[in-house]
Amino acid sequence: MSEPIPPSDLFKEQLLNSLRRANPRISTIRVPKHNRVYSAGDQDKMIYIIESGQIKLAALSREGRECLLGIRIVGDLFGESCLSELGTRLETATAMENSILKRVPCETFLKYLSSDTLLLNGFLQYLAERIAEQQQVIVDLMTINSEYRLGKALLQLGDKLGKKYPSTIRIEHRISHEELSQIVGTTRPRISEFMQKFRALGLIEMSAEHFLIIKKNRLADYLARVT
Amino acid sequence: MSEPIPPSDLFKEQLLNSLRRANPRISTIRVPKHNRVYSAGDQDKMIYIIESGQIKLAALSREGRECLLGIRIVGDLFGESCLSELGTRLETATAMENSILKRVPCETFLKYLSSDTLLLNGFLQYLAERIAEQQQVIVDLMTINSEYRLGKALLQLGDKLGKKYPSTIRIEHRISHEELSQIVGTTRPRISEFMQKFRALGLIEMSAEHFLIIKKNRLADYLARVT
DNA sequence: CGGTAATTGTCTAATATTGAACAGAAGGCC
DNA sequence: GGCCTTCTGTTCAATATTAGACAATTACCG
Repeated sequence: MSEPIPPSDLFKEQLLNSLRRANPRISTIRVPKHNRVYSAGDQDKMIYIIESGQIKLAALSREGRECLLGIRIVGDLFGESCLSELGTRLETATAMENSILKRVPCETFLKYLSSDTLLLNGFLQYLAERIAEQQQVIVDLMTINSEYRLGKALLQLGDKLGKKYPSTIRIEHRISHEELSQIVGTTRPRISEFMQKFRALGLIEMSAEHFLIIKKNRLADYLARVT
Repeated sequence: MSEPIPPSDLFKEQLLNSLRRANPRISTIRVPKHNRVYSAGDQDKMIYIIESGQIKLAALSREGRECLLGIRIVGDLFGESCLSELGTRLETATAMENSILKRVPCETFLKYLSSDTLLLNGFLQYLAERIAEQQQVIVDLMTINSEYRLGKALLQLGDKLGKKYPSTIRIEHRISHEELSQIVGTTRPRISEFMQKFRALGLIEMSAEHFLIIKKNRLADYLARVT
């Protein structure tokens, strides 16, 4: 059912190498936890690559409701929206941890790409994967209920952020119900209830430090069973 | 509020020219109305450019519910998902009218791109716009109600498919409530009700031939007023 | 350490939404 | 013209969801 999108890990390595090699004076910036890299509405024609840390991308709706659009981790790239003519950021990028980023002007980035076919192909693949990913999110929002979406979101978060053990995944990072509600697209109280339920069913656990432990297979099985 | 994504019209022209010039033997296919170009699950590593006609892209959810992801018209490109490693189509492409398409193998397309910087930049812009567009759809699905989404969808459909008159847009193409429900992500009866309401408020009209006439400004104003 | 802020677990009533049904209207086809 | 199919308008009860509220708990900061 839910097709895992293969990560373009190769591209990430290539890109980081290429940046280091090609131009040692590319600027590196440090963004402390909870600080913003850019905000919706900013004029910012930069592309960012994560050296360390985690960045969350979120958009605000008209009524001020926040939507979490994605999380980027080491090796990931973000800010690619500046490739479009629209010079304005549509989303806000916030550091979830102290992060170190490479920052490349869009123009420069384009030069790299046209000078290196391998890099170019990797980047195109990266964009195509983003599109496929978003497409799946749209289908999910249109067709499945919040409980299922929450389950799926937990599995994906685990994949992205978690430490993998044989049959469990441990996310060593506290994720509030509020944040989950912004990922899933529902209200906080509902997330509380669902999480409660998942815990009762033995699909997830909370560690002593309040880290989330996901029982991968059991949760996946549960999701396959429910409508 | 709702930011119109600027179309990369330049790129479309460039692309068509480039294809004609570079390789006159690129295959051209005809797809009759209601026929499919490809289906979800297909192995199809082609990129398509529309010479004439209209193509709708739709995905099926697990329970078989259909979601309309987008409509492509003359000059548009689709099938770019084959750039990702995943060789499988996630969506189905269906001709809404008799259509004529250029079909380029993904590999060949990549060669064009690396040989022509202008084309490359245009294509990257095109992808970035797709991502921004989808991002906006996600935000809308997460935060606003179906009535508003319907209104917005009508305005966008008008922009994409309609004939523009000073204060109205006329879509010379019959769009069923069923299709609208698959765009908006709700049920058919609700679309009926909302359309009824919009008509009563003088925001839209139906022509004698059952074509949709959108009173652009009034509809936009209405949307700006409601929550 | 103490106090403030953030987080969670719970409840509620009000609303939005679904899914299924059915009759009438219109369209397309032979 | 007549039949069959698709589309529309309209119900309705069942369900899902929201938007508050509140207390209890836990983090965080100085």
